[in-house]
Amino acid sequence: MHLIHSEKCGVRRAMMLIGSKWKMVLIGCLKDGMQRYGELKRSIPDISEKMLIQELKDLVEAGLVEKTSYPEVPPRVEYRLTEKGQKAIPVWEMVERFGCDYL
Amino acid sequence: MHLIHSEKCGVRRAMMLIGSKWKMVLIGCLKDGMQRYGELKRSIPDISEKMLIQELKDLVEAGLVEKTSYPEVPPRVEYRLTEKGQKAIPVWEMVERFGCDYL
DNA sequence: CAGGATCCGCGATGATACTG
DNA sequence: CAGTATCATCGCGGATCCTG
Repeated sequence: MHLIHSEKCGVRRAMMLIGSKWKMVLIGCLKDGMQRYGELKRSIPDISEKMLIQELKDLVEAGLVEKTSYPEVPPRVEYRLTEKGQKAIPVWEMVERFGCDYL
Repeated sequence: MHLIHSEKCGVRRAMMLIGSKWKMVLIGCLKDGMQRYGELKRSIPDISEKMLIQELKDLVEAGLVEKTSYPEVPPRVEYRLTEKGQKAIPVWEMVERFGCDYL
């Protein structure tokens, strides 16, 4: 029996982390390695800058993504999955497969 | 290269189907077989009736869940995963595992 | 028992302009 | 280049009451 009703339910905790509109998309962007902010923005043309920043910040705060800023001009900021974040890649693959199968 | 920007992106289509707050929870409830409306409600004490009905309807319209009403008094309604819906079970398992790993 | 209907707040999402 | 700030919107999710 799964503890659907409790905080111990993995599904519910997971959905709080990766259930929003863009998080899985971002994880897909980062699954093969580091990406700069501008690359992410170009990869996802229909995300607003606000949401891109916000979702990245959420992922950083959740410990799934690591952000590195270089004090240069022009600025350079890199995002990459942490070890924890890489554990989400199998989820991404399953979600992707499901979405394709569904057609 | 994945087509993040297009409608062909599996992840984005998948998130439209299973990305809302309760859909994965419901798929988890139904993954082992049929459940009656009341059983679902008791399994998820903190979902409102409105959301339960609405999310079930979404899943039925998406073809992931099948609903069977028996014209009895009192009414009996059964929900079960369709073949398409069962394809979401591996997704559920990955999400569950990720949520537990994350602790 | 299994819902439908209605009203509503708030958070999620977005558009636009501006900045170090 | 990589953000911030501000303002606006939209629908998710919930509370409550009603029905076959």
